[in-house]
Amino acid sequence: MERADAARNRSAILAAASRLFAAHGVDAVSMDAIAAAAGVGKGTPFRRFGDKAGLAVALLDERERELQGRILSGEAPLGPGTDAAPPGPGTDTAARLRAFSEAYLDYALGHLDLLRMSETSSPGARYRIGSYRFWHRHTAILLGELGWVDPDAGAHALLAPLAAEHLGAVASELGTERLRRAAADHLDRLLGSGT
Amino acid sequence: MERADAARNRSAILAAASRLFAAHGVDAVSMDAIAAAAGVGKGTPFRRFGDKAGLAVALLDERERELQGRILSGEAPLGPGTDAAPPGPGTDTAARLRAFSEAYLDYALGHLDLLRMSETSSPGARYRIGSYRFWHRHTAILLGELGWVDPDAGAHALLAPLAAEHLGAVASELGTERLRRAAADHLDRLLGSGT
DNA sequence: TTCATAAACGGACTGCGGTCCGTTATGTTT
DNA sequence: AAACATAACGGACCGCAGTCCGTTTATGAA
Repeated sequence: MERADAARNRSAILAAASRLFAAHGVDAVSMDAIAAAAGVGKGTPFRRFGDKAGLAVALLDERERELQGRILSGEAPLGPGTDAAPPGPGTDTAARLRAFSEAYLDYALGHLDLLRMSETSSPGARYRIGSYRFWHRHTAILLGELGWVDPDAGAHALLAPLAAEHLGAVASELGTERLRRAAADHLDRLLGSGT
Repeated sequence: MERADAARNRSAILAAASRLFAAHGVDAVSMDAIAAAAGVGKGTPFRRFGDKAGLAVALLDERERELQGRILSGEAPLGPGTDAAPPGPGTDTAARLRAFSEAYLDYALGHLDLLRMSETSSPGARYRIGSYRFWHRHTAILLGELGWVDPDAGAHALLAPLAAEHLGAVASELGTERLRRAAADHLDRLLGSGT
C-alpha cells in the first residue's frame, strides 16, 4: 500500500500540474515548475508518474474512466444498453461504433493539449498507454461482430484519425465543426452508411 | 545563391548524418555528433536545416521527389499515364488512390525512423512539411473526382493511418504483411471495393 | 518506546535540442 | 589589389527532461 507522504505528494503534484497547465498551457510548464509549485523535489514527479506523459495520463484518468464506464455499461447506443441479450448481430453494432466515435471526439477535443502530451512524448507512446488499449479492444470487438477480416488491424486504422496529433492539426485547419462532420462521414463510408 | 562554404558544409552534414543514422539509428545520434562528424560547429546544422526534423526531411527529399514524380507524370495506375485525356471520371480514380497508398507504404516502411523523426519532432510537424501538403493535395483532388463531399477533410482522414507513428506501432505489433493487407482492405471499404 | 528496514525524498548531475552573438570567410565593388 | 558588406561560422550558453544516489522518514515489529 501507498505511504502517507507519497499519497500527499501525489495529490499535491496533480493539483499543481492541473493549475499550472490551465494557466499557461501544457507545453509551457516544465516539470521543475510543477515540482516547485507542489513543494516537492524535482525527482518526485518522475518517480511518481514516470515522465511528463505519465502525469498527463494521470490527469486524464478521471474523464477517461467516465467514458469507459459509459461504454462498458451505459445506455445504448454508446453502451450495451439494458438489453439482456448477449452482444451479437442483434444489437446495432455500427451504431455503437458511431456513438463511440462521437463521444471520443467530444472527450478528445475537450482535452487536446493534455492528450497530445500523453500521446506524443515518446515514440509509440500512444499505442502503449492503457486507455488506447481499451479503445482499441472495444473497437476491435465491434468490428469482429461486423465480420471484418482483421478486426485488430481495422481498429488501429479506425482510431488513427482520432489521434490527438491528427485532431489538433485538422481542427486548427478546418475547424471542429467540419472535423466532426468529416469523422462521421468517414465512419459511414467504412461501415456502410445505410446499413 | 548559396555560398561555397555553405554548400560544402551542407553536403558534409548530410553525408555525416546519413552515415551516423544508418550506423546507430536516428534517435541515438545527437546533433552534436553530426556536427562533429561533419567537421562543423554545433550551430551550423541548425542554421542550415532548422532542427533535427528538417535534417530528416532533407535526407528524405530525394526518395520523396522520385515518388512525387511518378505520381505527377508516371505511368498508370499511380500516375496519370500516357492518357492524353484530362483527368476526370474517365480515368480510374479509385485505382490511383489504391496505387498511391501502396507506393506510399513502400516508401514509408523503407524509411520509418527517418520519417518519424521528420513528423514527430514538434507538435503538428507532420502537417506542415511540404511533402505532406503534396500527398494531401493529391489525395484530395482524387477524392474530389470521386465526388466526396469534403475532399480536404477526407484526405486528412485517409492519410492518418499512413503517419509514421502509426505505421511504426502497427507494424511492430502485427507485422508489415498484415499492415499492408489491412491498409488495402481499409481503402477498399472507403472507396467501395467493387467499384 | 525503540529499532530496523524499506520506501520515498530531493537536488545535484547529465545529455540533448536549440539559440545567440562575436568572429571569420566569401565574393563583390572600385 | 584593397576595402567593403554581408553571409556563414562556431562554440559558449540556456532551459528542459530525465537519472542517480546519499539522506530522510514512514511504518510495522520487537
